Amino acid sequence: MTEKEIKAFRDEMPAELFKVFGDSTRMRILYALSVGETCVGDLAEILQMTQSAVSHQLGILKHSRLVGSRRQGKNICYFLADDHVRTIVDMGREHIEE
Amino acid sequence: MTEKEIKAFRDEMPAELFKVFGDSTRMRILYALSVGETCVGDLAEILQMTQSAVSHQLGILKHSRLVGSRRQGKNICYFLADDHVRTIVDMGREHIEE
DNA sequence: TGTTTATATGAATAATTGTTCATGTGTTGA
DNA sequence: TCAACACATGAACAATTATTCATATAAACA
Repeated sequence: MTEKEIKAFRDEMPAELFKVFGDSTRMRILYALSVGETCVGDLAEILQMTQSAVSHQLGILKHSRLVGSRRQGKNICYFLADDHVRTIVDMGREHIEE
Repeated sequence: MTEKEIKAFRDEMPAELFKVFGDSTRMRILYALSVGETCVGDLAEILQMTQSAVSHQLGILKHSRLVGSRRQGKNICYFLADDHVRTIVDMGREHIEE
């Protein structure tokens, strides 16, 4: 292992993205979105969480570019950002259906 | 979304594995191990951490079956458990080398 | 325009998780 | 067997992160 590599190991690593996936609330949100576009209020009901808590987590997911959103009338709908995200979510889905 | 699915979303999800990857210390350990089998003391020096902290994290990694270990004289060497782990680590490696 | 509805957000709190400290266990070699 | 070395581990502490609470914003509609 080179000195350069050792130095890199001391700096920030791309654990950041895994960290986003590594919270069960956020994963549950992603699962719900993998079924189809869903608005914040519905997510809160499905996940039995407050609207505020859901919004906070959606903010993190959006900031990480894992989800997108669009306004539809009074509601704001969230959806999975791309197939890459969907692949990861599906991995987990298989795990559930065992 | 079926009632059964909704219920599943309220239970524990497989975020657990992502959570293990979602810590920069553990990722750095995995990077180091991707270069080659390394013993605890060397890891501590490379990562500039105490031996205790490294051992605790190695315990988590081992419990999650991401690494394996074997004794070699006085030392205990850790290594990546399989190619699946290596693939994930390599994803991060590419990210560093940009 | 004013009110209602849906969502976002800052600050405080609660919960979780990583690190440190002290010490225990197991192995090597004198 | 005893001392030295390498690592593991429990408990306390520190740091991080999620949730709650109160409130702000923004669109819809009367």
